[in-house]
Amino acid sequence: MKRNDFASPDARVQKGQLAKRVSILEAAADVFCREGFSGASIDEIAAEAGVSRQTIYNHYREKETLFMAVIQDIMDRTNGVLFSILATFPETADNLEEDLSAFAVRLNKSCICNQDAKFIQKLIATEGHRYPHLFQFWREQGPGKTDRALAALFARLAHAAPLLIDDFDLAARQFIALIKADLQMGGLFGEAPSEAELEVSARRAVRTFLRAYGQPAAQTPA
Amino acid sequence: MKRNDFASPDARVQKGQLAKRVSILEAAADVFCREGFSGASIDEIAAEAGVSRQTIYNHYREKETLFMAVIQDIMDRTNGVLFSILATFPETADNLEEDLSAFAVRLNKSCICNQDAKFIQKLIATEGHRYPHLFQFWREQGPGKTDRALAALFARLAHAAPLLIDDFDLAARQFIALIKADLQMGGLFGEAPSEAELEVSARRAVRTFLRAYGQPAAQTPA
DNA sequence: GTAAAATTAGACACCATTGTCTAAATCGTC
DNA sequence: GACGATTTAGACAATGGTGTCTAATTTTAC
Repeated sequence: MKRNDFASPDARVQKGQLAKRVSILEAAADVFCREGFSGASIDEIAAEAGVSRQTIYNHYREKETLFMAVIQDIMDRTNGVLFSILATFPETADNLEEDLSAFAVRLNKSCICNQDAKFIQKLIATEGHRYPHLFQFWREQGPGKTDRALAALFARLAHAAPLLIDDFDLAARQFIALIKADLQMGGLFGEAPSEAELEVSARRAVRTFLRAYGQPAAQTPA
Repeated sequence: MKRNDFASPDARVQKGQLAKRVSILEAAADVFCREGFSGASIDEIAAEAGVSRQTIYNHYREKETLFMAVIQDIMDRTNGVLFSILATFPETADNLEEDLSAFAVRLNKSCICNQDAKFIQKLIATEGHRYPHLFQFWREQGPGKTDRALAALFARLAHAAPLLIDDFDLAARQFIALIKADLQMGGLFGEAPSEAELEVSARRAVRTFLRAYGQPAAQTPA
């Protein structure tokens, strides 16, 4: 007889069971990321998770189900981080260059350096065509929302700061593009930029951004 | 047989044997790109190339050899195209905005829309860690050279045009980042932008770029 | 402590793939 | 048309992966 008929994954349900789920998800993320979907083997994941193969099949019916769960899990996490960072966008105009740079560093850390974010990017490139709805969802909930949120933030900032922005959405996209300019390539090769490089890169991007969108009076001298 | 009666771009290259090599390379590129290295099967490639499996093993000893040949082939092609486009960078200051936009469109067409370029990007993300030397080579000969060449071109342009650029390398990287700002995301999802979208996107990028780096006298009014 | 639930190792059938081999068919060139 | 080189289809062994099953063992709840 099952004692916990309505046992749900949260609450105080078996800690061991949940721990295994997490362990499997982590290992699976690693292996899928390293080997791709077809290259990854369940045995490898099981070994890396310190779990028997059968346990994986017990929790996730088949390889594809596990894959989906991994994606979903990572998407949730990265989107959460992303929005917590968006909340730190500067609101005032004093120290604008400084504040924007610091914001850019935070954003880059969670988009370029973050392992999860890289994983999603990679997966979209490799398996996106196989699960279009899943990645469409990510696109809308992740970058799509980020862009819109950032545009709104720039719009509000433009009231407090000497900014001349005619198209806030465009400005948001260009801001993101600029702060990634130096890091994109290294990121492809798995290189992790140092804190100092992140700072310099962000500072340069923000300076250019402000030169383009700042009112003459507020422009940084070359 | 059916596919390559006289279809090869080169005149008398129809030697049959060479035609098969080309046909195999093309099909292999397709399948590798679609399925990844481990997901691609030789049978599938053979079928798509209109060739027997044994022929592939005759020409390329094994799967990995074929893979390397495909990469090498595509790298050569894309780098060739890239540098032919760099040669069309504007040299004069009249119609600067116009000329730079047209240049940006060309660059985007060969970097974002081009199938080969997307393939390389994808392969670096998925198999880069397995063949580091191969992709290091591409990085140096491709984007590395492009960035340097573009920096030099901006330096020369700055003599003829009212541009205030203190760091040409940085300006080059930011130029590239800006012109990709609108297309990057769609490119990840395999969407092909229309000619009009390419134009608009390039124009906006160049306008921002010139606002940041153009001398006040030459700035485009907002 | 006990009983139910979860986990484990291992064997297993099944299937896809790689790479080899062979004998027949085809092609290129004279 | 003939001859050597190339290509072809198909069989083939070897390998490795998926997903199932079972029986034993461990964990967890009470």
